[in-house]
Amino acid sequence: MEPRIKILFADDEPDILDIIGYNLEKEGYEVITAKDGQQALDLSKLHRPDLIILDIMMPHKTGIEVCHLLRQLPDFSETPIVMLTALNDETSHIKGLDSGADDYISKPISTKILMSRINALLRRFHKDGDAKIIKIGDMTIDPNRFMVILGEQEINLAKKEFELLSLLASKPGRVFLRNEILSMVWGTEVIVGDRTIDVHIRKIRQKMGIDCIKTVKGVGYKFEW
Amino acid sequence: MEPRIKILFADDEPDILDIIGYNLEKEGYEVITAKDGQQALDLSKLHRPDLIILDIMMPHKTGIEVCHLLRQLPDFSETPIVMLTALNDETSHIKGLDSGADDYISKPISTKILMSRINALLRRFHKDGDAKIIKIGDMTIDPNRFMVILGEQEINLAKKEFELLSLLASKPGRVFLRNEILSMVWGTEVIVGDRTIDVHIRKIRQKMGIDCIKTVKGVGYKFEW
DNA sequence: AAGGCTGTTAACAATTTGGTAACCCCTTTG
DNA sequence: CAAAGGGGTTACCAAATTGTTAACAGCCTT
Repeated sequence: MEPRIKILFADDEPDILDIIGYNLEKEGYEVITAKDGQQALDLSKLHRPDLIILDIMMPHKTGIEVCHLLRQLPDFSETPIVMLTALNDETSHIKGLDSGADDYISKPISTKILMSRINALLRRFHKDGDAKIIKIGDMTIDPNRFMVILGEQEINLAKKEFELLSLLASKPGRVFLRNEILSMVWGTEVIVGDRTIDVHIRKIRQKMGIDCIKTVKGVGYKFEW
Repeated sequence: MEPRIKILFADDEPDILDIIGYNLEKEGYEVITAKDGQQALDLSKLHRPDLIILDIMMPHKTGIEVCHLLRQLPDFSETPIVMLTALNDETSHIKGLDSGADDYISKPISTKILMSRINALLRRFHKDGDAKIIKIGDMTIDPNRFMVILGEQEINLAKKEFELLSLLASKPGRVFLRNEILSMVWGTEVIVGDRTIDVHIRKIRQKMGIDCIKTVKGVGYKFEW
């Protein structure tokens, strides 16, 4: 469908980093972890996450400092930033808000609730409208309805098939390397076998009836109407 | 010019009352403040606000009590009520704390987020005028009378079922992710189990008799006539 | 107090999906 | 022509998801 949402999570306590990181990944996010403020800053610039979660108390640079610095960069002026802090620290609450954070969450917090708030925040920032509909010839790919329409006919694709087709059709004519496809549809740390992509391509071709996906041998696949 | 939307905001901490009150007014709402539960109750009856925000911990009457009492009055059976809870308040996150509130929001929270959630809630309840009646085929959903009519037949849906169906039918064909459904129908702070949505969907399907709710596996549900 | 609703959860059944292995086919190379 | 490199196909199985039912706790009404 779309590249997965990246979240940078910074905390100096390894246990928390692990637990929350694990849960974020389980939610389907791509997680980048940082163990101090400086690293959070560097990795943010490198990876351009869609959401940044900063513990306030961190060595080298506090979450507040990082937040300030990030907000000065054009690339991060719109990125939602969440500050984590210890219970009832009123002063840091105020400071956290002044630093340009978008939400403020007190530790400890149940992972369920944390996930729920992160999901809500991303939903609000990310897709405040409808996703983009792709139209090529008499084919329509509508992510909002999760449907592919060919002429009069509605085609029912499974999730992975839909994501794969959406990716290819997002840039018709462009060849996607097998590696690119893997990282875009399956994610970077998921490992699947050689034939997996082929099988999904086959299923799409079969359901579509038309051969709109061309194989570029030794390279990858491309969508072509 | 139409009458401004009235919001009653009750909290026993004067600072918070000031800050949030100021921000609500800046958003264009007419704000009525109350500094304890009893006052919240009295002023609600007097001013008939379109939205009520109650802190849970308040002298004289807690937010929960006020909420209960309000819900028993016909005038307030449909008024959206938001409960403010402190994160370290054990009871607030315990399931079954169903006081009839429409959303729960944890303090501390950035004013930005709070405003956004309040706007969303008001949008959802359409309290700026009559709620719109949804008509699809020979089905009619009337939020004003809280009724669903199928042909000649009136169908009695429970509150959650009604809200869920209304949400899905508000954009026929569009897929709602499970997360979206949760935050729109249950609110972002309330945590319910995995199967809860399914069970409600099942009940709706059962009562409707027709299969107008389609499952999109791994994604969510959509209404389709 | 009894009986009805409602909203949730738990437990288990049913279904769909994604992934892999195995095998087939074609093309290119030596 | 045989071998090697890529892909295409298919059947099969395990994991992920959803459907269904029953049981429960609160509330409300009788």
